[in-house]
Amino acid sequence: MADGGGRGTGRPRAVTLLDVAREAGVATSTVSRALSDPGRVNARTREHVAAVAQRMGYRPNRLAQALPTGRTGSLAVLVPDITNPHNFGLVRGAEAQARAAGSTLLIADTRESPDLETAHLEGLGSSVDGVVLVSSRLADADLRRLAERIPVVLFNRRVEGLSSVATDSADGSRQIVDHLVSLGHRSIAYLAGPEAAWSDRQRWTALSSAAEALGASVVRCGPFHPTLDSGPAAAGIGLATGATALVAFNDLLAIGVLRTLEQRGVEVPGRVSVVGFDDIFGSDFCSPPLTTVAAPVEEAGRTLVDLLLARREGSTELTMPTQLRIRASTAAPRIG
Amino acid sequence: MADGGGRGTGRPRAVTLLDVAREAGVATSTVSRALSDPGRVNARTREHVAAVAQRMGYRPNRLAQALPTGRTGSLAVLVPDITNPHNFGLVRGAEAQARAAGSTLLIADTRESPDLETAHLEGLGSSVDGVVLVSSRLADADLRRLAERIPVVLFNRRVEGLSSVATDSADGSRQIVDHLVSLGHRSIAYLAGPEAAWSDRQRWTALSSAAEALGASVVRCGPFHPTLDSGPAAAGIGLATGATALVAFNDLLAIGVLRTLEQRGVEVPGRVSVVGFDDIFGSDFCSPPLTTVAAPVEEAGRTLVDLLLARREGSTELTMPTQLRIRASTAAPRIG
DNA sequence: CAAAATCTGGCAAGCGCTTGCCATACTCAT
DNA sequence: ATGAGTATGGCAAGCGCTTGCCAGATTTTG
Repeated sequence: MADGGGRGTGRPRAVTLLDVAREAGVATSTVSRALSDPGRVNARTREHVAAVAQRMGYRPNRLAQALPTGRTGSLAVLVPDITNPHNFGLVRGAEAQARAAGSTLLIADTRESPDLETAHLEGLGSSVDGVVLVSSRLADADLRRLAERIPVVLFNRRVEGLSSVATDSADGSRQIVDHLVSLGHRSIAYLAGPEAAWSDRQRWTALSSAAEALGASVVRCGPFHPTLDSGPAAAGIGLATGATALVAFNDLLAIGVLRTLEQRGVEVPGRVSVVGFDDIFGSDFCSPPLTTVAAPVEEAGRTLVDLLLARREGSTELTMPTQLRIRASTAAPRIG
Repeated sequence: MADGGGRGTGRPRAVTLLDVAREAGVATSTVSRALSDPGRVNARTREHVAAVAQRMGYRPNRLAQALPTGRTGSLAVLVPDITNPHNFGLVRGAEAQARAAGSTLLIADTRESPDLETAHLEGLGSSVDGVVLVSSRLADADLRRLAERIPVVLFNRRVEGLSSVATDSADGSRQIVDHLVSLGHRSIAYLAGPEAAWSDRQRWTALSSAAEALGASVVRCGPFHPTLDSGPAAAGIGLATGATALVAFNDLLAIGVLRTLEQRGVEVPGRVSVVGFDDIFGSDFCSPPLTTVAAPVEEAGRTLVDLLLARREGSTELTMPTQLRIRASTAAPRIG
């Protein structure tokens, strides 16, 4: 009926504002206003237009809407690894907050690749109102330049002049070292993550200074790709250092190490203790359950979106507290 | 320099095609062609334009580009639960294929809510070239209507007339029952997932007919929300049936059950065997490792995108084979 | 060498929607 | 009754880009 005389095949042309306007006997501007600026139009007209639009199945073209206004109503979050459960809470929090603000949240996976990150940014750049970059692998300068074109907030990354929220992994590192040293460990190995990861540097720096302060030693191994698959390599190298405790860049790596150790019959925490970062899905039910540093990521997600939407001048740097969750993968080192 | 005389504050106006055209001394159409239809323009002109565009930092506005062409260069995948590791492989596969085809993949989380699913679809509808719906919770009619507006493919859902790929969970169910019965189990409890889930019905139906064929009984418990948190409830009810084997709707639920059982001191697989579906991250390192049904989800992801991009007439229904991964959570039932 | 074919670049009409501005038509005070 | 003020609808100019069509220039062909 109101189907526009389609050629029979293919998708029928969508109902446009103009179609509705004609059908309702008013100008497109009136339809536009009736639908989005109620006060601007007479109640009777508005209802009539609404009814016609409804009947015809009109749905605004978001693209066309965004073009003149510059507002797209969607935000994007770029995560380096969508298979890393660490990002779950963050995405959930961000999603909730975005929805509360009437925006949709888009997620894209950059696979730890700066190029892919750039590509995604290029693709999304003009079609979102802002981006949250999780552990961005881009250079500071690139990020600053990006921020000139589009609102950006960073998670677990700090760049002068840009808003960001980061988990206090320095404090987390300190807690790890405290815990380990109080158990009697003196020799720790850090299984490093990607060099491009800001949080890797944070963790390593904090770890070594905390260790130094307490008279323990920590050596750095790696870098390793922070996934389960790097377990064997990381476990091997970590063990070879003779350390009694292994601190992995993140839980994915830690769990990979745990599994390797189990396969090789190396007792955890008997022979060696293992610690991770992130407290991801699985870290509480792997065997043994993993001691790890937790952070309120869901809250971080919400905060990130708030920051993005706030659009106030200047930048804000927030820090989320971390907390060591002590589980069965750490214990006193075997004497001697 | 070429910064457009910004008012000093706020984001500088983006460089447009017109800016480049003026600077290069040609018409916008020429710039447009130089950048996207090389053959259509003289080599010298093209290079000049490209250089100017490059120098001015021109980047096409994807929105404006999409408006006249109708092609946005992005695809979306809607997953019911982004925290379910099951979706990882799928997303990865889809992402790879999309990228290969020059599109970006957007991901959105519908949180098992049909309303949220609709909302996302509404928001995305006009700004993507197609959507893959994972385990859609929408009614058949809604899906058909949606498919009239925009290309849609379904994963683990079948709707007459729409393209879809589904894992062969019927066969998976059969494999489970075979395995369980051959171990000696005669009484099985199925811990059901969401009623709106097509795959729940598939699994349940196949499970009960396979059981019947082999002279075993299977009772249905639930439905349960398919997450770790439903573990206690599902474990309690499942156990109460007196069954010697629990088959959960998915691994998330199964792992939740496993953990509850462990806490309550119920031996697995001694007292009761547990089986899941999906073979998610964690199912191989929980304790005990979970027997579960695996499927080539990454391939499914790729296939889904292919289907979406193919845009051929008619619909295609594909089925992915499943395979039971037998691990330590299943064993012969304790005799009598 | 003229006619036909091919190149190249520009013009301008949109894509679907928003919004500043204007013109009526009312509604009230005065 | 009159002028000011307000409510309501329409006009039209874009937003930034693509593309069909046209025309002048250049090359090819018989």
